[in-house]
Amino acid sequence: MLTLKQITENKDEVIRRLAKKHFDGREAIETVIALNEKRKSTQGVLDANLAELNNLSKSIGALMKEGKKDEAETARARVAEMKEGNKQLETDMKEAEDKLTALLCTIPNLPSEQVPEGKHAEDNRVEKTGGEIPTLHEGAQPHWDLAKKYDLIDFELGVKIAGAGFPVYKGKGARLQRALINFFLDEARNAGYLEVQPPYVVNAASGYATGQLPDKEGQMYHATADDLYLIPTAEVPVTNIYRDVILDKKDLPVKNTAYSACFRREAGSYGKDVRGLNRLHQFDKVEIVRIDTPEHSYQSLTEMVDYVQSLINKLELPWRILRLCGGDMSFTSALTFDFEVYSAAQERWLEVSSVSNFESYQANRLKCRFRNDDKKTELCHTLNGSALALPRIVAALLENHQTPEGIRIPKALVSYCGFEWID
RNA sequence: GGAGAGAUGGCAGAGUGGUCGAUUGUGCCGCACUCGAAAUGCGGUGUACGGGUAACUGUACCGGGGGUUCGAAUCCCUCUCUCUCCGCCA
Repeated sequence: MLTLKQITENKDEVIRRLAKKHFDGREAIETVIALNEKRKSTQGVLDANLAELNNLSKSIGALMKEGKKDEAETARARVAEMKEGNKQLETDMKEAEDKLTALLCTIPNLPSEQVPEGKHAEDNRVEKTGGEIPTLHEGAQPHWDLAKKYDLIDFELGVKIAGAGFPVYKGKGARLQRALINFFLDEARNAGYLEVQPPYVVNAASGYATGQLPDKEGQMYHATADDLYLIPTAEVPVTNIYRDVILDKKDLPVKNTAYSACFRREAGSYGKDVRGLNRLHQFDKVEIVRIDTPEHSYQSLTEMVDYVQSLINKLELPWRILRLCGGDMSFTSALTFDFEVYSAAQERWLEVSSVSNFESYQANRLKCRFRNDDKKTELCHTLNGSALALPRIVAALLENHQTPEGIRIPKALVSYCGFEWID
């Protein structure tokens, strides 16, 4: 969520920038400011009362010792009277605070000034393209047909065991998955990221801290018996490592990478988007996460984008980078670059990675801070990106590298796979 | 799953109703001693919110929530978590 400092000090600018996300924040911002004033003034009165109360209580002890019973009784009566009034003040303050937090949670992050105007996905700006779109041979097939032809992925078997969206990978299909995970983790490590293995379930506190709860509760699998949530991305457990933490500036940027299975209910999805590997309930992903200083976070974002680009190049896939427009960005992001690879057989672009700077929006809920040069605590900036999500990469690999003789494995992956061809 | 113990500052660990935001040790920072270091000595060292240009200052926080009391880290209730033992088990 946005900080009160951001809102109170630059009210008009905040409203202007929210408009880029097509969010009319005028009323909400005014209400935030009013609630904050109410909270502050209430606290002022309450604190003064409590101070007097504390002093009275102390004096009662002293009076009792000196045997001044009457005076002690008078003080006692005065305290009892004040406590009644404080109850109301406390209720008022708590109410203002709760309303304030709830309201702040409904206000999206401010888009960076570098975010282009726009409402829809079509308004995203193509930043850069690379790789070559292959000309496929006669009779080239989409990945779901290739998966069947070479017996790599069994979608129906997954339906039997769990349901739609839980495919079973077999033989070279399974080995390709494992190869990609290892390849991505090794590359990340070489790029300076510390590998971590997080839990695949998180508690509610973690879900709130990274913003999945309460809004996106329906998107997560919830194990109600133990009140745990299956993670929709490793971002959740990894970022929560830094919840309620004050970091040393010299340790920034923190660079973590993690492989995890990801679980998403994807309620409401349908059509060609969910065909084959395009949208699954369970998939594998290697995530990169950074915690950084405000001064350096955009440098970090650039490095992350460059890193993801290098990965896709090594996989010899045609790609493009989109700078998301205000209307297509996520609620929490300040600036997002999407990576898409071209699926030659489906003749469409598939999103394979999303790299974002959340600035202090996520850190504010996480309470992830660092000590700045003035020894004061300051909110960190958080960033994350997929590097990469497997299913659509697998789809693109199968489709783009297919030949009449079989599917060619890109050089960088051969040693990881242990085979050069799927045939 | 059963039984018991516990949760206090970065860490360790005192504190069982007032003078406790909290003894002490350790770590860290500063200063002194030293050519430098170690050792030693002295001083400092939590977070959040409010007031103040600032120095400083008010309030809250001893796992979470509630209660008793003029007053709670301390007593009571409750929840969560951790540890030990037993059982089961990859």
